Amino acid sequence: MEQHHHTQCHTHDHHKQCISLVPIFNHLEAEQMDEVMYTAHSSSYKRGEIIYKAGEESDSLYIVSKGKIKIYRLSESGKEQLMRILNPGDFTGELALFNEGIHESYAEAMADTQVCMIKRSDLQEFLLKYPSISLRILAEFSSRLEQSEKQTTRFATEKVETRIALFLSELLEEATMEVTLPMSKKDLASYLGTTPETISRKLAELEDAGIIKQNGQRKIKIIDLDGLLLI
Amino acid sequence: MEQHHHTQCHTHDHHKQCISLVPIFNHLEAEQMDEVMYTAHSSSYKRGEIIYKAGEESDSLYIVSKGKIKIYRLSESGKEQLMRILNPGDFTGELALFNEGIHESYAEAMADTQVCMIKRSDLQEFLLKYPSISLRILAEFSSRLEQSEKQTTRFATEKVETRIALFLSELLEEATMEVTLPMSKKDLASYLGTTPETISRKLAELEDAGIIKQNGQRKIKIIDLDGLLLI
DNA sequence: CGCTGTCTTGAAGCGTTTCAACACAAGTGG
DNA sequence: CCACTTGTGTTGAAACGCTTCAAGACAGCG
Repeated sequence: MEQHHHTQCHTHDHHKQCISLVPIFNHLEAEQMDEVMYTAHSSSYKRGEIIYKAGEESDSLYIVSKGKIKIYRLSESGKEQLMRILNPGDFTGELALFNEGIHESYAEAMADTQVCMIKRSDLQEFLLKYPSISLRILAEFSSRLEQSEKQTTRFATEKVETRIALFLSELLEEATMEVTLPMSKKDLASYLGTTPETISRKLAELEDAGIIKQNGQRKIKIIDLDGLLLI
Repeated sequence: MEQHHHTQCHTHDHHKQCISLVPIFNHLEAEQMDEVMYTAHSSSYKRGEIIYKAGEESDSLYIVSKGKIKIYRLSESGKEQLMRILNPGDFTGELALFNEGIHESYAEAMADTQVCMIKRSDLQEFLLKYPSISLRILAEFSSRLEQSEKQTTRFATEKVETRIALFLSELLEEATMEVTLPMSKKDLASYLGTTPETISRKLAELEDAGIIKQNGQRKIKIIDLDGLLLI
């Protein structure tokens, strides 16, 4: 693994961009946003760098302002599962902030990435001072929880083929009837709780059945949406 | 399915008990708790009654003051999965309150049950008035989310035998080295994303291997904890 | 007590993983 | 820019784990 050579920077232009980007802050008055902005720090990570690891002490909320971050977990038996991918405007580190203070997952930069960080104590202060922030975070948590429980139920009750079909249908661009995979098929396998081989095979089967058409490695044309959803 | 014959009641003794029971309110000053209490309503459900269904409009937070409630989901393909069981002091209905307002899960009374309900609009008011309540709910959401993501990862990466072993070890009473199952084996199967047959077989295997000993239908003595965790 | 639902056990079948070998793409350094 | 290296994607064959169906034992409730 690479070493942490991420740069700290304090140009407030970055922070401002960052804070005004996230739904949890962008409803605040300009001067309140400035206040938040001044307490934030920002740092950069290169592709492959680890931002935090499971077991580490957590002390900040991370807001992505540029790049991509993948969040994954290791199960009790050591297998890796991809949980989600963060794009600019998304945030992470929340879980540990309101609980034990220990990260349960890993965060790794998938490309050169810039984040702004807000310290736990600063955040708590803002939450009490501007209760509307809490409501936003509650909304975010609530939809994440809904998403996570839905995913749990899918793993518990659906076979791989169905999980793939549902995944594709949720990413479908209705205009073009195309899906652009947001990750490699290897990562997709990890996300869907299966193996790259199975992903490969199931997509080939769907193609043989005339339901989809694969173009290149990350483009999939949906030919028969109804057929896809019947699986 | 049985009909809704649950009784509404307005004796404030119930509410008080109820409100002071939940971690999200019990840190408030006595008079603030009274305030919450007066806005709460309470109602009762008989064993088997449905409290809410997926797809229904949500308008309240439900706090269990007596009895047991099971929360389950139906997957896209119609299979049922048990998500969790609520005991006195637990609450539900939250998800829909901060989001779409539509329930994604089913809530059913497992025994004669009493809940108090706080209306969405009243709750929002309290959250803005007493920001510390938000912090409690954030902590609760945060640990639920952690729990749910851990569960997702287990389903994605562990085999049934391991999921059972982990489940048992988390319920273990260290004093007696015993586990009392909080539900029927049928429900356990649904919770762990498998079938009653498999649960039955795996427990029998563990018993044959001298790792556990089953006493009656819901008591399991752990004989070799290390062996259990090695699975 | 009898009925209903839960639990157990066996045998067959299916879906997915695993291992191995190869094709292909991307990234690196000469 | 090409050759090299590394990682990702594909395909086949065998093995494994779990589900399904069926039938019988058992427990709990009215």
